[in-house]
Amino acid sequence: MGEPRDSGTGRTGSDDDGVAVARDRVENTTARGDERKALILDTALRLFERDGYEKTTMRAIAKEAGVSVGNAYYYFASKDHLIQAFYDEVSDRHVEQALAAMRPHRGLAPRLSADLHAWIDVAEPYREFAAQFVKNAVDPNSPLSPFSPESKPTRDKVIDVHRRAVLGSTAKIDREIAESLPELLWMHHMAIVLFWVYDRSADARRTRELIDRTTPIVARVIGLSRFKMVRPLFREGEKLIRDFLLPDEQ
Amino acid sequence: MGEPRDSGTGRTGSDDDGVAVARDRVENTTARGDERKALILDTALRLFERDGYEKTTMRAIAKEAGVSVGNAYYYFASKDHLIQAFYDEVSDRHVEQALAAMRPHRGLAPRLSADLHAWIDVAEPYREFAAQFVKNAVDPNSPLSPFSPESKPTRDKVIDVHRRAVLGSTAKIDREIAESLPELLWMHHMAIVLFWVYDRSADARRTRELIDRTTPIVARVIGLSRFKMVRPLFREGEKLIRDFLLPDEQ
DNA sequence: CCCCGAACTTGAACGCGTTCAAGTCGACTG
DNA sequence: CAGTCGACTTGAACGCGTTCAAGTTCGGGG
Repeated sequence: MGEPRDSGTGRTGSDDDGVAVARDRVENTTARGDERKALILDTALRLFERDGYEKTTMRAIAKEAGVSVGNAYYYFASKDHLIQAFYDEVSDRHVEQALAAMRPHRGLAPRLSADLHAWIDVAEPYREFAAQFVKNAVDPNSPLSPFSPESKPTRDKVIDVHRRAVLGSTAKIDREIAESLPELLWMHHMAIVLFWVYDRSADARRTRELIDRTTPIVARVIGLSRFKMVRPLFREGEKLIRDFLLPDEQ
Repeated sequence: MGEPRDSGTGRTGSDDDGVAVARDRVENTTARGDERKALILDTALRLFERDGYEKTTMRAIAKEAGVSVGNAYYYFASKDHLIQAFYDEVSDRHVEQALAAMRPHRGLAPRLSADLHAWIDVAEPYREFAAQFVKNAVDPNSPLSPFSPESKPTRDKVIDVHRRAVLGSTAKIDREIAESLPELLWMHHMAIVLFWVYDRSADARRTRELIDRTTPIVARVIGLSRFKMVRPLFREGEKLIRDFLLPDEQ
């Protein structure tokens, strides 16, 4: 998963135009380097939160962190890569909080609801600048897209939470759809995130409402899969998802 | 909601129905001005097609068109606005071609299929740089988003084509969902466009396959709406859409 | 014929993300 | 201790999107 992209010599030979770029700049680190990197990231997130993404310049981040611009670029390949780091952090916190929030519930809808509300809880302080993340999310040329190989580790962690939401519930899931269901739920999750980014209401009230109203529907649709009448429809949908959305899982 | 962002001078006596659009820079135009604007846009699209969006600089566009950089900005408020102009043009051609392509068919699925294939036909030459459009499409802060008020006229034209796809078919549509169906189909359309942007296959073969396989499913789901068993589900979904996706339609 | 003002045109300058040649530093080697 | 090596650090410079003060052009009113 991790690209070494390591070279015994220095980093001079940069004419290999990298499509597959490592997430961050450095692989080799020292204790001091880790500190520095964390310092820059923390400073960046703080400024993003305060001033928004666009208005926060790399020069401002560097200055505030007490380092040079070039130094920030030593640790993060680009300004966008700071977003990736943000996404990683939010995802980790989401995993933890979602698992805790789901625990008391057994029904599928409440568990999904708790799962998604946990995301909002964690990400809400950064809503405004999360728009930038979504923008990247959708650019197929960016290695920062959540669909990209580079994002797979983090994405898989989140999908796994959705898997646990299903497995821990009392819902009887049709075997055929069970396997790709977590990925489907991740799509639902992404749709919610998209709505949330547009949401202007205080405390993301409308997004929370949307979660409360879509999760029962999702649960009910999943439940429907057991009925004969709609079986062919689900089978076709299932195949479609497998063919088009998950083409690389071998 | 409404930003003035106006150049301030008088405007041509156009019948305004209330939507103050600042899509492009100029309102007052002369014949020569229109020519110039078209020249710049054509040059830009040509270079975008040849070199891609990012690699085409405003300086290059200006130079190639034989104008100054500042002049390009007199006609287009930003580089992104050139994309908006592109979207308008593609949409117009899509409307025309889609209506012609649907005409021979009566079934809902074939009509939808023809409708969407027409989009691909028209947009295919620009697939690579269309990624940029999608990127904007998803940024809520940009007036270029297809969800934005500024894009409404163009969006409505496309939605109307989807409406005709339904009305011209033999399908019996449940009354309750009939009204917001065109908007829903537009969402489906946008999803297809998203896939298309990621599609690396020659001639967008996989996207066309996706269209061929999703349109029957869509048609079938719509047909299901008449069955009692799933009525409450549809009713709930319908309300959801009305509350969350179309909040401004009074 | 001159003049006014609105439409148009210009290119230098600004701010920003990003790059890179030229360092500094500290641990380890001989 | 001098020397070496690689991790780290720097800030000037580059290219790009964008702005703007200062023009130029041109139709029409006096």
